[in-house]
Amino acid sequence: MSISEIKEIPRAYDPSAVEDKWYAYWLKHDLFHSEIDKNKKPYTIVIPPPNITGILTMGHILNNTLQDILIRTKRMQGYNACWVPGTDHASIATETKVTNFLKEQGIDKKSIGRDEFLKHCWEWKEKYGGLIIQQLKKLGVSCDWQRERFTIDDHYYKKVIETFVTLYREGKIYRGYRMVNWCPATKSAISDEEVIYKTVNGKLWYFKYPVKGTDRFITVATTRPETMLGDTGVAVNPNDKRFKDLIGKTILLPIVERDIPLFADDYVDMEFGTGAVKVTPAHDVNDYEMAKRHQLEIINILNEDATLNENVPEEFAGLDRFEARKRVALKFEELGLLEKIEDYQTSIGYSDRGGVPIEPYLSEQWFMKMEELAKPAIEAVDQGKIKFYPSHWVKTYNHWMTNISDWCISRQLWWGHRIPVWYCVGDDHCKIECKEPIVSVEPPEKCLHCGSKKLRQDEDVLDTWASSWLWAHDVFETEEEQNYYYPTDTLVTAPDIIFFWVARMIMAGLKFKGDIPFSKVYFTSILRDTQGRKMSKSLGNSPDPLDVIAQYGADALRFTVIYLAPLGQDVLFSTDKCDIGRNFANKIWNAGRFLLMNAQNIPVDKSLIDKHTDFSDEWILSRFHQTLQQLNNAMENLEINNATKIIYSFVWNDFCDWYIELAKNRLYSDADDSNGTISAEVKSAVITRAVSIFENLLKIVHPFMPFITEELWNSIEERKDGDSISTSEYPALDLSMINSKAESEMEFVQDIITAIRNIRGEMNIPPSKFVSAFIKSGDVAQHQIDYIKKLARVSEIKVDKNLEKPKASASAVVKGSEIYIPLEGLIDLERERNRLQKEISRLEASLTGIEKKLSNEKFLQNAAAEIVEKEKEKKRGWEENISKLKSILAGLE
RNA sequence: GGGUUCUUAGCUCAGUUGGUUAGAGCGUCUGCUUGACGUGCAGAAGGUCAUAGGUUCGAAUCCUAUAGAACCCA
Repeated sequence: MSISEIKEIPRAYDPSAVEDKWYAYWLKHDLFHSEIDKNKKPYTIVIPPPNITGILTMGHILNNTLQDILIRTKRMQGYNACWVPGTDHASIATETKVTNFLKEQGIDKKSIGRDEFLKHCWEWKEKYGGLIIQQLKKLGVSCDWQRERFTIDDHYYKKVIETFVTLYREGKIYRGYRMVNWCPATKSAISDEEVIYKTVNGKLWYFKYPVKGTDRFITVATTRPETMLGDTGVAVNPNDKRFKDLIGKTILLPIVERDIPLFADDYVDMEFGTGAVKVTPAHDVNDYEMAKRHQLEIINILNEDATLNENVPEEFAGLDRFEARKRVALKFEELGLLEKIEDYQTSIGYSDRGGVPIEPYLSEQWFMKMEELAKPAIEAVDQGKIKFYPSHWVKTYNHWMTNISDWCISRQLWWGHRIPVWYCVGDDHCKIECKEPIVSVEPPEKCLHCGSKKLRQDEDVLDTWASSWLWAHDVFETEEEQNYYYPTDTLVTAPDIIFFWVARMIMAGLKFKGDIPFSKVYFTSILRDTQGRKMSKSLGNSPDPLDVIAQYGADALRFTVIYLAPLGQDVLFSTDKCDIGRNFANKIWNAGRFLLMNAQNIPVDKSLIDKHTDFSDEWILSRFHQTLQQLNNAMENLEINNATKIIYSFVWNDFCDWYIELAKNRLYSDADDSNGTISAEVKSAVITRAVSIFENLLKIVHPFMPFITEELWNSIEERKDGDSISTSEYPALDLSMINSKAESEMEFVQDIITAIRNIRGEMNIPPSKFVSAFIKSGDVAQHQIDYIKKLARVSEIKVDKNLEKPKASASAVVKGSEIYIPLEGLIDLERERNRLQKEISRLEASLTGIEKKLSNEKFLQNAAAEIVEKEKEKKRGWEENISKLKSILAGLE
């Protein structure tokens, strides 16, 4: 489309007409695909793989917009930019979804068996697993879609299995019978990190246990009455005088009628409850430790789903834990052994995914030793090889890493990476060694010891994070690719997975690749609603990003979210705030519209780009390169929120408010020389320059708002098929363009215009009415005068060093120059007096402060010379302005 | 209980190593069919920077305490 063909450009930008068109174009031309290119430096980002069960949330919008801004900027700056997208299989979440989905159809997971169940999982994945990826595309992200990965793709699956085998052989993975966090909802163990603690209002029950051989009772307090069915002891503190004589006696456990010992252990807190603690070794970590110290019996009373098992009296067997709780308490009451019930606030661990209280549960699980892996990972961050943004996360990271405990990596689920371990279930010739697990990447044919072919593979799968911790390197499938793209550059992720994922990826990268996985980690803000509540599915307080995109456009949403999200601060978001981005897009659109409309009549001629310039041209170029400098710094330091403000201010306040307005003077000028050619050439030069600066402006905006900038970039010049702003060259910083002379000249003009506008506003002079102005100054150039006339709506300006103040005029003082606006018949003298007096008072207040400072000996002694000089300079300026304003005020009539 | 962070205009937030006459956007008020834009233009009002101490010639900025809010860990 060439410029001359454009007839009508809509007054308002309509993103819906633009966005899908360009996304399809980008994909068609493979603009985001990266291949190894040894001549280019790679810049690599791996996406935090969204969960296949998920849908796009506002959190994803923030996170992926940030990544897109980084990758698009680097791509334009000539790097080989590679952003690897993908999804994660989400063991627990997916298995729960599919299980429930089958249940609705009356199909029981267990009855159809593992293989059949997995078929359903894959079906489900094919159907819904790509949803979030499709939604992400609406946002305009420039991922390399040919590299899309999934955590249980064949290649990736194999890598996870190999890693398990390697670590097992190194002795870093072991099997153990331990107390783990058990999630009764998913019937699986979970890791410590997947337990979230909530403070709840509960009760404290006081139960009386009879002491055998006496008529005494010992009272224990508990928040979980049902666990008493598994009690195998009662403990007191050895120093507790109240119970000294009871230590060593036997207790008859009520209901169960089991004999259990009363013993002493330092662990018991004398202050808590009654000072006597019931001990349930199978269902409490501390009790388990005590049981080991005192050789207590360990009785598991729970099934996998947290119903009571056959180890409890018949009347309780099969009951749900909460039902059992009520019945046990009731029974104690009936037996007259319930002393009292108190309200009690307690902290309860919930399963992050299952959403139900977890149970400490003894079971056989696989664990990974973490201490040795953690050491180099701590160092890497400590030595600054990996930088966190904001940096304060380092402390949290260090705290967790230095107190790291072994990682429970097995899950009692089917969907995921099945643990590559086989057990010989052989026959009669089995030897003792046959009990050893066979750990192997490929399924073994037979038992190495007895030769039996009866092998059973471990039923469990690995924790999903035990696969995604390899993400930063194993998304690259060949050695060559890993060498080129790894380490990646910046990881953008939410702080709540700092342990789950970030820390573990650092450990994995150092362990398996011998190098850090990324050099920078950007922790995103938390999105909240306007009431400050975290956006969540359950609260229903999160807008659907696709609705927002439909309403405002992806560009507007992207810009708004980043504009609102300073590094390290939470974001209070509501849909209507997208006005910010929409208005900004519209502003850019209209700037383009202005240029294009003019370009229909005035030819753009690149040979004129540096002809017929004045200070306003030098000024805007100076401002552009200053902006670019600030922007580059901000991006380097990942101050991306700050970057939006830098861009916004240049586009709106410099380019639109001033540069375009000034350009109109020359574009609309009908001043002509004798044959008309120079005037036409000046106009051509002005439009050419404006378009060229606008093109650079579009380029720096592009990473933030890819669609509108692509649309306009294609409108301002004819492009070839396959061309795109997204692969165009980023503007290069040229510090020689920063021009302080042009800037101060511009500032003077801006100040005069603002001063006159201020007078007009205060005196209620409508824009339709032109005024004249007198400037008491030695030298103001004619083209400056022309600009002032146009922008302040002044018909005539007289400049004279020895100007007499005209009667009945309003005044201002700008950088030592007095300005008079004669307002015969229009001026309200009272109002003008107030206006001047107010300005004088304001300046005098400032002056008093600075005089005090400058008369302070200690200030003069201690402050840096340049600071003192600056203060003196300020004082001189203010004094001059005050005296001029005072004399104007005195002569006002 | 331990840790991290925050508290600046009516609202949401900037404010780099202490040197400010404390800024922006939204909102408010006034005026405007100014040949790109009312999703706009011009102008204005609005803050003793949570509180109390301290360090310093000088504190929104550094230190301590208090109050409130959020998050993480146990």
